[in-house]
Amino acid sequence: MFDGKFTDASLLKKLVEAIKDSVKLCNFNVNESGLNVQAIDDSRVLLISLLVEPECFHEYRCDRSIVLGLDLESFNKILKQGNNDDYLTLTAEDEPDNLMVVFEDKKKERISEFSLKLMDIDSDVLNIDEMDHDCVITMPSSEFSKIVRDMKTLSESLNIVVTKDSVKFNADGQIGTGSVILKSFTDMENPNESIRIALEKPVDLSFGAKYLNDIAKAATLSSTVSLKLTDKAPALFEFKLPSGHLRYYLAPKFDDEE
Amino acid sequence: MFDGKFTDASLLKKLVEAIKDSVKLCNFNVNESGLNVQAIDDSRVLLISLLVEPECFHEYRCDRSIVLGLDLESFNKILKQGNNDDYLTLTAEDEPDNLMVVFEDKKKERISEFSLKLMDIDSDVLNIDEMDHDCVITMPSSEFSKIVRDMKTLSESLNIVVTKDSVKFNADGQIGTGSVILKSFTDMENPNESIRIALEKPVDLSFGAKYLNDIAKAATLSSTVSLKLTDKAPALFEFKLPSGHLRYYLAPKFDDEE
DNA sequence: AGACGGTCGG
DNA sequence: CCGACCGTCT
Repeated sequence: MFDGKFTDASLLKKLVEAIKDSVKLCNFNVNESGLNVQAIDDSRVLLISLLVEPECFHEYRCDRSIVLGLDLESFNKILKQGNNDDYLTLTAEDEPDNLMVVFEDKKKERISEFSLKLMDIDSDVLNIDEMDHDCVITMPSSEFSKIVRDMKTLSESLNIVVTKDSVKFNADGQIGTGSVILKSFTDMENPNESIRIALEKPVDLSFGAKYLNDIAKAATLSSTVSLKLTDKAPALFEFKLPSGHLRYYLAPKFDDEE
Repeated sequence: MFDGKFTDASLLKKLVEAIKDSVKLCNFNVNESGLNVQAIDDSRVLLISLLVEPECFHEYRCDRSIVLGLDLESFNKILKQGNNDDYLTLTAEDEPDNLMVVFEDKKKERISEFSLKLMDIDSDVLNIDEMDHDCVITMPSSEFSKIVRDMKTLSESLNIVVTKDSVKFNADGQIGTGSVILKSFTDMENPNESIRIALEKPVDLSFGAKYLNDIAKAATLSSTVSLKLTDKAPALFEFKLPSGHLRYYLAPKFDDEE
């Protein structure tokens, strides 16, 4: 039996909002280490790895591992019905047919209760190797989001070039070209506004703007995002949760498809 | 060679935002007297005349007259990428293929650089006669904007009747009729809130609400707008810039099409 | 149903 | 000046 209660619904609402455009169906795995999702986006390019540790919950209980096969669009319909600051409780039996979703207003004047039918979903078993990266950039997620959104209007492909003290985003399209250079800097007053670059080796990689755009939808989950880049290897875009993370893995484009 | 730098990007952002819905393609002419645009809207009804004098720029240099043929939608995509308070620099060669657009954050930690392809655009050579008007109304542009926006929901045509000490906006449509009367008055504390009427001769004119709506998009550029009206002649709607102006000329509807 | 633009609030 | 929310359009 699984029973998890969030102090407020906003975290889960944002999580599902962030990934529902990439993945229609996926398994939420709950066990003693928390809520875990491993999924590949519908175009089989973007890999999503979510971990919501028990500390994110106000109360968390999960005796044994349970798989919740969810249609995220349906799940989102239900989640949208709760207010951000409602209590949110998820419950499922050991062999569940349904996921129970309960919102409670903090004044306790309203209780909304839903039962969502679960599905059997083939789960790709994903092995994600932890690896070292040539460089790690940490920047405000809102800034990442704006760059991706803006540059997407110029080109389908976004090139990222990192040097010791700067990261440059380039787009080259029909109507013209554009680049944004961010210099590494530390904002003492608002540390989350800082641009941090930890570089082992300079990188020059290009990514599909569509996928970066899907990734940028997670920007509301954390004030910063880390871009972990390695030459000729999938990049990792990481949003830290209060306890846990939402990670996206995206392979760069090769030279001949840029 | 043309090189113009704005202390902040907001002026040009607002200008292009204001006219892009009326004109898709137009020539920006730069020369020693500033940036000049003469254009007719795509439905060939509304005439737009923009003058941004060198004083609007922080730095301005233009040796000889250069024509920049712009797709305003593309230009706007680029301008949207800069923040309002960024420095904005425009640069072009003497026989330019591209317009360079550079935004710099005032903290200098971010530089965004764009190259926009230019186009050859047939320019209507427009001769606009300076003329006297039967009356000149000056009013807050936000108030003008609200009246136009609201009245457009009632009718496709907006009638303006000016007397010595009042201006009346009338709409007559399917669901009913409406009118807004503004009395001439002077607000000592906030002069821009005043309604001023300088009247040679009373006027009673009607205009297409659609075009007034396009004109009203310029309201963000200036806290006041002047309506210069003459019987049976094109009206002039003028927004003053820090140094220069954005003017719209619009012919009134004739009696039989009101 | 999703995306874009505009408006309102912090 | 920036971000979030609501409404409209595709």
